[in-house]
Amino acid sequence: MKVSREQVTENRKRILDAAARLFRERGFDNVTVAEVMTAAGLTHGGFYGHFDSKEALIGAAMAHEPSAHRGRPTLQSAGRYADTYLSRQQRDNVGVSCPFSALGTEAARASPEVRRTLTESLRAQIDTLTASSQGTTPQERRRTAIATLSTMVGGMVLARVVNDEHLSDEILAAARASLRIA
Amino acid sequence: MKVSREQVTENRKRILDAAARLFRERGFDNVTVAEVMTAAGLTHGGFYGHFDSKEALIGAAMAHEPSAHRGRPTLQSAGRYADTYLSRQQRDNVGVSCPFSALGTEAARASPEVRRTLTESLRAQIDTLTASSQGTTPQERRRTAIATLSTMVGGMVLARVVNDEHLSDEILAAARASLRIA
DNA sequence: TGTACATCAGTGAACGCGCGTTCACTGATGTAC
DNA sequence: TGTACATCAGTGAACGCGCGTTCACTGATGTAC
Repeated sequence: MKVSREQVTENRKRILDAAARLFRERGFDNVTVAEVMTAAGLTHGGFYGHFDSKEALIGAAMAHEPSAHRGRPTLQSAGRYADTYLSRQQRDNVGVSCPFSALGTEAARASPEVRRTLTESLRAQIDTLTASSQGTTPQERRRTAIATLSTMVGGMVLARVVNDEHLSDEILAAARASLRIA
Repeated sequence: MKVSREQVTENRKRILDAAARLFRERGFDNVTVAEVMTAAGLTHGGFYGHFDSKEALIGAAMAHEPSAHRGRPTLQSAGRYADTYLSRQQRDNVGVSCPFSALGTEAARASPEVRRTLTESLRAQIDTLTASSQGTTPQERRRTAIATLSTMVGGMVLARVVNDEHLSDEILAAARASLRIA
C-alpha cells in the first residue's frame, strides 16, 4: 500500500540507520538487504524503491549521519573526544562507532563513492583536530592531528581484534596515553 | 591422480600462500575457494583434501607465514621496520602486508581461531618493539610500543581508505614522524 | 468540502546466479612380495 | 630389482542453499473536479 510522503522519508532514514549499524557490526558482505529492511521495519521487496542496488545502499549508508549520532555533544574538547573514542564503551558498541575503526579495511576496497565519502569525512576530522593539537607551526599541528587519528583508529582496530579483554584494555589505555592533544 | 608426499606438502603451502595473499587483497568474503585453488595451480575439488572448510582455510592462512615473507631481513632496527611498514610500497602491496592493516576490521569478527592467532602475533610484536621503544621504565616502553603499533596500523588503514594519493602520502609521513622509537 | 480515481510505496513470491561443498572417477604413487 | 596392486591426491561435474534482484499485486495516498 502507498504511504505518505513523510512516511517515505522516514522509512528511508530508518533503512539508512539500520544499514549503518548493521554494516558496522557485521561488515558489508555479511548483512543482507532483507536483514536491513527487516531491521527498518519493512519487507525486502520495497528496497529497490529506495536504492538502485545494495552497493548504492552501502554508499548512502556511509554518507548518512545515523540518528544514533545526532544530538551528541560535539563541542567537547579534543582530549575528551579522544578519550571517548578510545573507550571500552566505544569498542563494545561497534554498531555506532566510527566507520574507519569498524569498516576501514573493507572500505579500502569499497566503491569509489564510499572512499570519496570517507576521505571527505577524514579531511574534516583532520581539520577539526588540527586546531587542538600540539605543535609550534600549523604544519606541525596538522601532522600531530593526523598521527593522533591514526593512533585512535589503529588502537581501536587492534583492541577489537584481540580476544583477550585485558590486553584489549591495555591497548586502549596505551593509545590514549600517547596522544599529544592540547 | 595421486601425487607424491612432498608434492602434497608443497601444494598445501601453495594453497596457503595464495589464500594469505588473496584474502589480504580482497577480504575473506570476496575470495572463493575455487580462486584460491586456481591461484595455487590446482582445481577446486581437491580443496577438501587439505582443509575441512573455507573457515578452516582462513584460520590456517592467518597462522601461515607466507613464502613472500620468508628470507626478509628481520633484524633491522625498529625505526627502519616502522619506516618500511609505513611506506608507499607497503600501502600499494596489500597482498603481502600485515594482517592487521589489511584485514583488521574483518578479523575482529572472524573465528576464535583467527583472533587467537592474531592476538599471539600482536603480543610477539609488542614484546619485540618494547625493547626499542622510548621510555624510562619497562612499563612506559611497553606503552610506547603499543601506541607505536596502533599508529602504524591506523595510519596504514587510513592511507588505504582515502582516494587521494597526496593525502594518503601525507598520512603515512605524519604517522612515521610521530613515532617514538629508539 | 466531498467523491472518483490515478498513483505509487510496500508486499511477498519467485528467479537465477554464485559459491561452498560433495562425490564418483582417474591415474600416479608407493608398498608387498 | 621387478611386478602387481592397493591407496589416495587431484579432477571436474553436480548439488543445493542463500542472496540480490524482479515483478505482479495491494491498498492507502493524494489529486482532479
